[in-house]
Parts: sequence; C-alpha cells; structure tokens
Amino acid sequence: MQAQTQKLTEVREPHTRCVECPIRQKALFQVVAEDYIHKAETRRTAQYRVGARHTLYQEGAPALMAFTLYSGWLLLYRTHSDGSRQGLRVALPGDFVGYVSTGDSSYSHGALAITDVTVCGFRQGDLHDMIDTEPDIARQITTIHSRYLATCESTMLGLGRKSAEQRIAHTLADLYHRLQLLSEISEDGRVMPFPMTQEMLGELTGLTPVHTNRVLRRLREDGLIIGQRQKIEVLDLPRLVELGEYRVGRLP
Amino acid sequence: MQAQTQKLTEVREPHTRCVECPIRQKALFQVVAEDYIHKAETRRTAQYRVGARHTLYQEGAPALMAFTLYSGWLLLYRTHSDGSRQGLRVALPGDFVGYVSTGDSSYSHGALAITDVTVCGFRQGDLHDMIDTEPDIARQITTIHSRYLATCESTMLGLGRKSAEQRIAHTLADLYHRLQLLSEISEDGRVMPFPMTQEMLGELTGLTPVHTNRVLRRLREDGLIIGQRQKIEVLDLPRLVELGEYRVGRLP
DNA sequence: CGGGTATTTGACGACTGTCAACGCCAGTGG
DNA sequence: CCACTGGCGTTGACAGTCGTCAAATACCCG
Repeated sequence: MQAQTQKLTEVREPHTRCVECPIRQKALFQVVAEDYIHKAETRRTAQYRVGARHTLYQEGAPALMAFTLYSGWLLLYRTHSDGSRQGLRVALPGDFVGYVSTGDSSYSHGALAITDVTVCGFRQGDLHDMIDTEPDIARQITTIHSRYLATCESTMLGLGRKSAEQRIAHTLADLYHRLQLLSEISEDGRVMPFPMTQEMLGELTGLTPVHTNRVLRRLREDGLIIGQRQKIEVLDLPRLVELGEYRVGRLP
Repeated sequence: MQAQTQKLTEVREPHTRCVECPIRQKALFQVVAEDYIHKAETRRTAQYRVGARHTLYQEGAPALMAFTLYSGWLLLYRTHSDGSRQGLRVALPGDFVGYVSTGDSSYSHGALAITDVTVCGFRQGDLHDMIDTEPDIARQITTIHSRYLATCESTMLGLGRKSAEQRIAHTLADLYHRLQLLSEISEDGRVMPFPMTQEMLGELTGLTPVHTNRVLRRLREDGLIIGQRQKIEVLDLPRLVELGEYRVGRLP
C-alpha cells in the first residue's frame, strides 16, 4: 500500500506536493496535483489516499471537498442515535461523492473506506463556480444526482417493503452489475470481489450482522451464491436478480 | 374545485388554452399558459390540476414533464412487486418534482395527489436546455436535488434503523416543520392540516395500515398528538421531535 | 338513509433482533 | 516456529416488533 502511494507521488512528480489532509488529521498521506475533472481541465484538484476502515469524511463535518473515487470501495452511511449505522450506498471507482450544494456547509452522510481508497478531490466552491461557467459540468452533476436519487428510491423501497433475503439479493445483484461495468467480474462471470464484511452488508440492508449471516447461509443453501474470503461466487445470477427484483439499468 | 380551475383560466386569459393532458388521459382539465419558472421567464409552461387520489405521473411512464407544485399535497412513491407501495416523500406547495436528467426517459417513481393539486409543468427538454443556458437554473436544480437527497438519506436511516414509533414521529415532525414554513400551522402552533390517510402514512414509514394505527394510538395515549379528521393536533412538539430524532434544518 | 371507505381492535404468527458462545483465520510478537 | 490475540463468521435459544387475517365500528357522500 505504501508502495502504491509512493508510485502515485512519483508519477505526478512535477505537480505534486505533500500537505496535511484537511479532512482527517490522522497522518493521512496526500498528494496534491494540477489535475482534471472530466472536462473542466483548469481546476486545481488533489489526490488523497485513505486506508481501509478509515473515513474519507464524516457526517456533519464541514463539507470542504467533493471526490471522484479513483480506486477502492467506499461505504456511504448515516449514523443512528443508538450508534448503529445505516448504509446508504457503496461507491465504486468512477463514482462522485460528497458534493453539497451552495448554502449547505456540512456533509449529510459519512464515507468510510471499505478498502484502501484513492480519490480525487475538488473544492466545493470550485464546483459551484463550474456550475455557473461550464454547462457540461452542471449537466453532469444533475445527471449524477438523478441517478443517485433513483438508486436511493430503490433502496427505500427495499428497506420499507422487501424481505431480508430480497434486500441482500438486490444488493448483491446491484454490485455484480456495477462491477461488471468496471470489468471486475471474473471471466466466467461467477466470481465478484467482495471486500465488505457481513456487518457492512447488514448496514446496507438494514439488518443485524447475525441475521445477515443467516440470510447468506440460506442463499448458499439454495445454491445462489458461495461465500469466499473477500469474494462471492455467484452461482445463479438470474435467480438472484429475480429474488431481489433488481432492474438492471432502468430502475436500479 | 371546478370554480378554482375556472379562476385560473380567467386570470391568465390572454395566454391560455385548453388541451388534453399528456400525462393522464382521464378528462384532466388543463390550462396552458406562457408562464415563468423562477428566473427563466421566456419558457412556455403549463398549469395542470389533478384531483385527489389521481396520479400526476406514474413510475416508469415516459417522463415528459417536471412540475412545480402550486397547491395541494403529493405523495411520491415506488411500487413493490406484491403491489404494496413505499412512500418516498410528501411534496408540499413550492416543491419541484418529476425532473429526470438527460438520457433518462421515464419517471423513477410515481406521484399521487393526496389532495386536489395544482402544478406548473415544464418540458424536460426545456429544463435541460435551461441548465446549459441559465446557470441560475442549474444551480437551483442541483440545490433542490441535494436537499432531496439529504431527506432521502434521513428516510433511509429511518426505514433501516428506527422503530415504527420513531419513524412516524419523524414524519409528523418533518411535516409540521415544513408546514410551518408555509404558514399552514394554526396560530397557537398546535393544529396542522393532515389530508393523508393512515394508510398513506404507513406507506411513507414502511408500515402496514394496521400497525400505523396502533402506533398512532400509542402516541395519542402518550399525550403527544390528538388525531382529528383531516388534521392532527400536536400536543408536545419537543417530545415528538426528540422521539423521531428530527433535526430541523440541518439534517432533516 | 345506505354504501363505500377509513379507522379501530383482537388474535395469532412470522420475521428479525438480542444475547451468548464458539470456531476460524490472519497478523503479531516471543 | 509457535502461541497469542483480535476481528470476523457461525450457530443456537429466545424475545419482541411488526405483519396478517378478520371483524366491528365510525364516518363521508350521495
């Protein structure tokens, strides 16, 4: 991991420097570079690395930056007063997270690094400016928001109406589909990386770790999946999709 | 109701005409007018009226228009395969609903008129154009989306982690707060309009009508509210807010 | 006054949570 | 090299919230 960090530094040598991470104080290694976001090529951005199990940002903290995820998985979450967490979404490479609109000053949710993570950061103020000056960026942000909203609606439907088995099947089917787009599924289409703990999967689906485990066992016994260390082997994708009522593409 | 429709027609006489509503076929009275949305003063828009218990648009239907709600309450929902509905949000006057981003062609959710409703409609294509040409509109749409997202996150937290009592308390506290901003709360701050059925409240909170009723009875027995016909009397707002863990303003 | 919808209540059952214990595995330090 | 330790996964017993089914009551509108 440390090696990879070094590599990033070296690759962008001419334009990089090390500074304190404004988001987390804990000795987070940070690389700042003149970089790009999509089409806005003149904005100053920064690359950050966050180790697994550390937070990229915390709910309620001042929302200084938004991020494009370069590598790794993030868990977006909200915390309940009793300390339990509700997972909102898993962010995968390419996803854009942490943007807040003009006037909002703090994050509405937290972002936890499931794996080691590399992100590209943008100052919120720059993004707000870009909306004014670059219509393409404005369009992209509304598009990103719309898609995220649609998935939130699916999640709400699941949390409110679906059984535990359906919710987990939906979550797995969704991850499978998104990982496929990222070419992260094995060639035979059966093995997908799964760096989450069962506890995190439970947070996403509104279940306790114990019950999550039971449901996974049932899915295993029914021949839908095989759980492996850090991966899941999908034996019967169609049934998984049908059980979870996952609509690929249209209404995720 | 019909009278009010007439009034709308007359007020905008010079620029109005009657056409079939493209969204619903059922004899919906529609007034089309040269009108305004916020600052985009040159766009052609239309006013529609939808009777209580009818849908403004249905999930999966072609998303021709987006709407600003002028009067009445809307229930945004997603339908589960077993026919049950999950309420996503209650839209109140001033809310903007039904917008989909470029590339999306159909609504991700449905919109049901809780009461008789008046909306102002905008063609999606016009809105997309406006994002390109009018930065203020782009900003507004991202702001609206961000706020809606934050409330979705709160809803997900509730559906995933909170008890039935907490979810209903949160929903009532949220409505109370939003209605207060619209000056719809009685002067003594106790009575708020409540045109929803208990079944709809259950759809919003992920509960069955029966259990919704039981929870409401408990809240009544605990001296938090008094249910009346078409209204709710809030006896102890602070306790309602605390029970539902409602954060006014910041993280709704 | 009558029919249909919404609310209310009871009995019962199932899904999911809670508590507790154990096993497995990886990383760590001696 | 091996024992230790801590996190994660697994399983059982039990409890409680919430859903289901059913029926009675209340209320609205014509």
